[in-house]
Order: sequence, then structure tokens, then C-alpha cells
Amino acid sequence: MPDVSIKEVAALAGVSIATVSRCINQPDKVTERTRLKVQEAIVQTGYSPNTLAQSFRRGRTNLVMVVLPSVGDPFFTDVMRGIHSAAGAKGYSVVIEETQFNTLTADEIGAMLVSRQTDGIILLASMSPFGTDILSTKHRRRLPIVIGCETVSPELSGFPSVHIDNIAASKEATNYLISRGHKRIAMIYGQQSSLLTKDRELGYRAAMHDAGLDIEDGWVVAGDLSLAGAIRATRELINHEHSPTAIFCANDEMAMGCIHEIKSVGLDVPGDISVIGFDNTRYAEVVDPPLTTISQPAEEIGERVMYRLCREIEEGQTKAKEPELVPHRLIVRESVGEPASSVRR
Amino acid sequence: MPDVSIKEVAALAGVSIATVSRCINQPDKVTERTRLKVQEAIVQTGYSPNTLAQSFRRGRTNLVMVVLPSVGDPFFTDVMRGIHSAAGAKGYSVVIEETQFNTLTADEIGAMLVSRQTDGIILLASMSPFGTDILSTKHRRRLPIVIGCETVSPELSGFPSVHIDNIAASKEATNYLISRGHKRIAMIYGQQSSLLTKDRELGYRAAMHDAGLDIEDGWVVAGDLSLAGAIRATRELINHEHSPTAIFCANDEMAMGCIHEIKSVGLDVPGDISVIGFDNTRYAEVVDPPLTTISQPAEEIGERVMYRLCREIEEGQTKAKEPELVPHRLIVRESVGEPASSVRR
DNA sequence: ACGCTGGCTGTAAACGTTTACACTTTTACG
DNA sequence: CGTAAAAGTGTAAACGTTTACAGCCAGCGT
Repeated sequence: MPDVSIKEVAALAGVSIATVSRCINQPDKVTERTRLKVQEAIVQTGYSPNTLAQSFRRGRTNLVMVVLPSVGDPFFTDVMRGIHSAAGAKGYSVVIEETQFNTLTADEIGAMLVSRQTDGIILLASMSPFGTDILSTKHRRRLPIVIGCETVSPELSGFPSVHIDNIAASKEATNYLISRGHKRIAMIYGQQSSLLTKDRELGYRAAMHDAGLDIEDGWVVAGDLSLAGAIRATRELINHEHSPTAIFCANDEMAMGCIHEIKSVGLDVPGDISVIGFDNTRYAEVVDPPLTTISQPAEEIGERVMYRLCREIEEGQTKAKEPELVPHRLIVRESVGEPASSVRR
Repeated sequence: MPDVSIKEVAALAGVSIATVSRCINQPDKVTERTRLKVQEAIVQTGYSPNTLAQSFRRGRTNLVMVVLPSVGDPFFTDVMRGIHSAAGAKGYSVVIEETQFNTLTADEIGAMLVSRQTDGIILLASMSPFGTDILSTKHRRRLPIVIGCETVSPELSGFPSVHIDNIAASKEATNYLISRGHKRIAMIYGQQSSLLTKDRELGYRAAMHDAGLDIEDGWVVAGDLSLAGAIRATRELINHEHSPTAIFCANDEMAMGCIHEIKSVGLDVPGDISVIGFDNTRYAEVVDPPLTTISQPAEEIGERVMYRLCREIEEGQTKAKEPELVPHRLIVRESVGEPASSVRR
């Protein structure tokens, strides 16, 4: 019995297909007696509704798309876990698009939306060209979009978002380094295009400025949010003529690369150089030395972003556009110490 | 212009909807002149085909489901990257289901299949109950399923698969430890249910047996493939009355937890205890000490598994059922040394 | 007993495609 | 130039649901 449709069920139960449909979708509109009859016929035939037909008819796929920079990053993994669990609870499935490696263009995403392949989109990666593009395109339909983690760029400001206060958090991280006596503090940020890491850089610069500390040329370097990028960046910092005593990395992944590189040139963390990360991934406490970092409630962000998207999908464009802010927290472990140079000099 | 269907295009171009459809799907069946007219109308109207209707009509979603134990594991991340890239090339999207955390039952997967939500399934997690269930269920349709990484359980032996020779690889890892002089070698494997880790255990036992070495009670312990599980397992091993001089971990994630735990009780790796991992994830060379491990071509596995699934979907049940074996390789780094005890004793 | 209400149920249309088939036009060839 | 074949196009059915609408029947009030 390869393909059993609603018709077979109806025939077997001796009712019309409409009644079968109602038994499934609005059981209260149907007599107890017929309901049972139909129920019986359903198990008899092994029927299960053709989701394709349902989606088509209802105009909904129950599929949402998540766009993120890198599925490999353990932070996003945690966010995804939150998204998944919320999605499961609401009956959605999730498809993932990664921007970093396959070159997924704004057009492709737009096409996906416009062809109604998914009911909504979660952006965990800010893509500046994307924002404007979507809005200006003539395919302008109501696009349920929610932004997570990322700070919202001006062009996307119409969309709801869930994230921490990246500027404040970075300030806090930097201030912690300052409070431990560091004065020569460098930063490894992510991609140029990412507003998120832009904000983290902003926070760092603000903290340095407020403390009256200088940021030398070459102390702020891009690390790509990846291990390899961080290793490259760290090498530059170590070779800098005024090398820093502390490095603020825009995520834990890069902090891991950074620590590795520092150690591999024979220096000590935090003895020679202190390192602070961002995200508090599960590796943070397993690294040697355990990583001082900023913790984001990744899973919670994922859940809230997904629930927000559900509201957007189900209730239509909602009014409240202010970003939902979630709390961050400084986690002190052992990768930050007093600067050696303060003794040396 | 919120919703433009093929009808509007047809009207504007002054042709029938069938012609429009043909212009899109079989351009060669259509005059150059009409093709251009229609093309023009398409951009005029901003039309794009309704994927839902297409899926419905064609009975295909161009969606495949990947079932894996943990999205967080960097090894699976690499496999996923391979899957994604192959999927992209073949016009498929990917939805992920994680077994470890949300309790996705065999029934749910079966339901998903039977309701034609996806065109096929890639199993990166062996689920013994699942296999039988799918096969015995009355919803028995042709299920395009391909198994990756995992060794294939007897019930699933009808399905194609792509993986390394886990037994041989584990033997190799164990033999390497033996060749470095270790005699007291323990193993941390994954879940009970996983055949994959079962095979790795088998390889380990075989190597030990072949070398005439004993495996004491309590030397083979489950670590759940996670950091936390490995930490627990390592603690047990360290406290064992005859604690091992080397530990073979069934994946790198656990090796990281293992090394962390060893160091945190004040012992040295590899000075006091050697550790060998499995998978060669990107963290392996960044860990301190850099991890000796078995490398699997994760991305290649992902690609091949996906291409295999495409064949399964497009050509129907294919004949060749023999597993595709891909090569593994021992990567020697610094987490394995000579046993200290051989000196001490 | 009759009509009315209200609750169930059935009929049929609709969703946007694709595609078999029939029809028309063009092309090729004798 | 006429015919046959080929190529292009249109018509309409089909995919499996959901749902507006109409019809039916039981039970109720009069």
C-alpha cells in the first residue's frame, strides 16, 4: 500500500473526504461516532496526510531558514539548539544556510523567500548588502524576519531582534583587563562586514578612551572569527613593535587560536600575555588556561528568536520593533592576569 | 504586487500557462520568440514559481534530512559542510535533526518520511531501534536512505553507506600506543547504542588481544562523545586501582575533555598519561598538547554521502549496497609519548 | 404536526503547477 | 505546390488538501 490518500480513508470509513479532513483538523466539528469511525479507518489504511499538499493548500511550509556565518562555531551551535527546541515545540523544522563558505548571495535568499519555500528567516549573520536588497526589491511581500545575536543595522532596523548589548559587554571585558592593570590592550575582531563585531570593537574603543589609554596602529586586527584567522592575527600582534600585554578576542574560537599561537612562540598565558574571549562556549573551561570570557545566553537567544519569529509569522507584522536585550555576564577564569610588563618596566 | 502566479505572466505575454511553464522547465521546447516574450513578462511581473505548488505537483521537496547525534561536535560540522556543498550543487536544501538532546523518536522520523516532507534521509547516527522500525512499519515505501560515518547495523544493511573502516582505524590507533611502549591502555567510547563506537571498541580490543595485552575491568568506559562525559570517564580511569598509561578516546571532543581532566588533577600529558583521539577536528592541533589522532576525511564523507543519496533519490533503489570505504590516517602530534611507568617500575 | 434552528455532513471549488493530448502552424521534401 | 512530418502551442486534467456553501436531519418551540 504505497500511497494512501484521504480518499481511501473516506471510502473505508464511509464518509466524505471533507469529513476526514475535519476529523483531523477540527475534531470538535464532528460527531464522536464519525470521529471514531474515521480514526479507525486512518489506522487501518496507515494514512498520513501529504504534507506537500497541505503546505500547498495552506500556503505554509512550517519551515524556517536560519542564516549564520559558520555552523562550526560552538556558540552558534548553542544558539541553534535553542532555535531547534523552540521550533520543535511550535511544529517547525529548520533549514540552515551558512554564509561563510558557500557563497550564498542575497538574491538566493530573496528567491527562497519569494518562492515561499520557508515561512520565515532568522538572521544570525548581518549582511549589509542583504538588508537593503531585500527591502528595495520589487518582490516586496511581508517577510517574517528576526535577527539574532547581531546588532541591527540601520537598513534592517524595521525588523525585530534579540541580542545582548554588545557594546556594553565589550566595554566590560576591556574594563576588566584595565582593572587588572593592563594598558597595552589589543583586539582581534571578526569580519569587516559584521556589525556585531563592529559593536564589540566600538565597546573596546570606548573603554580604552574612557580610561585614557591609547590604541596604537595595528592593535586592532581582523581575525575572521576563525581559529586560523586568529592565529594569523595573533602573530601580527606579537610581532608588533609595541606588542600588547592583553588581547581581547571577539569570540572564544579566536581566543583559542590566540592562546595557541602565544604558547607556540614560547610565551605564557597569562604570564606574558592575557587573553579574554567572548561567548563562553563549552570549550572555554577546557582550554589551558581556562578562558576568561563574556557569557551570552546562547540557547536562550535561540529560543527567543524563534518564538519571536513565530509571532511574526502567525500574527503578521507586529508593532514592537525595539530589540529584545538579553543579559551578558563576565566569567572570570584564568587566562587573564597582571601584565608582566608592569613589573619589567 | 504581492502574489503573482503563472497566470499573470501568461496573460501579459499573451500565451497559455502551459507555455510559460515550458519556457521555464524545457526552454528547448519553445520558440526563441515566445521564450523572449515570456522572459520579458516574467521580469515585468516579478514572477517566481511557487515552490510549494511545484513540490506538490512533482511530489518532491528537494529537501533532505540529516539525522545526527550532536550538531555541536566539530567533526559532524565538517561532515555537514560536505553535505551542504554537495546539496547546494544538486539543488537540495538540508534540514537537520539532532538525536541527542531533543528526543526525536523513530516514529517522528518515520512520520516525516511518510508524509513526504523530505526526499531522503542521511543517517549519521545509527539508531538500532530505528532501523527495524522503519523496515517493519506498514508505511513501507521506497525510502531513500544513506548512512554515513556509522558502521551499518544488520537491520540497516540494505542501505548504502559511506564510512571509514572503524575497526581497522581503531586498531591502528591502539597499535600506535602499543608501539610507543604502552601496555596499560584504556578506552573511552561513545554511547552504548552507537555501532560506530562499538566498532572502535572492537578494534581496540582486537589490537590489545593481538598484542597479548590484558584489558582490566573498568578500563573501557562510556564517555557519551561529550566533554562532560569524557571528564567523568577520565576521572574514573585515573582513580582506577591500576590506572592506565594511555587512553584511547573515541573522538577528539572526548580527548579534549580527557586531557583537561588529566591536567586538572596535576598530571601531565603525555608525561604521565598519553591520550589519542579520533576525527582530527580543527581543534586537535590547537589543544595543548596538540592531539595525536585518527583523521577522517569528514568533508569528503559528507559530499559522497549526499551524492549517493541523490542517486538513490533519482535512480531509485540502486543495486550496489556495499559500503563505500574512505581512507583514514594516523596523525601523530604530541599527546602520546613513552609511558612513564616503564621507567618508574 | 409544522416550521425553525442548529449541528453535521457532503459537494465542489480552489490553490499553482505540470503534462498528456489534441490541435495548429511551420518545415521539409517529393 | 501538396502532402507528411515535425515542431510549437493550447486545453484541460490531475496532484491531495482545505473550506465555503448548501443540504440534511434531529430536536425543539409553537
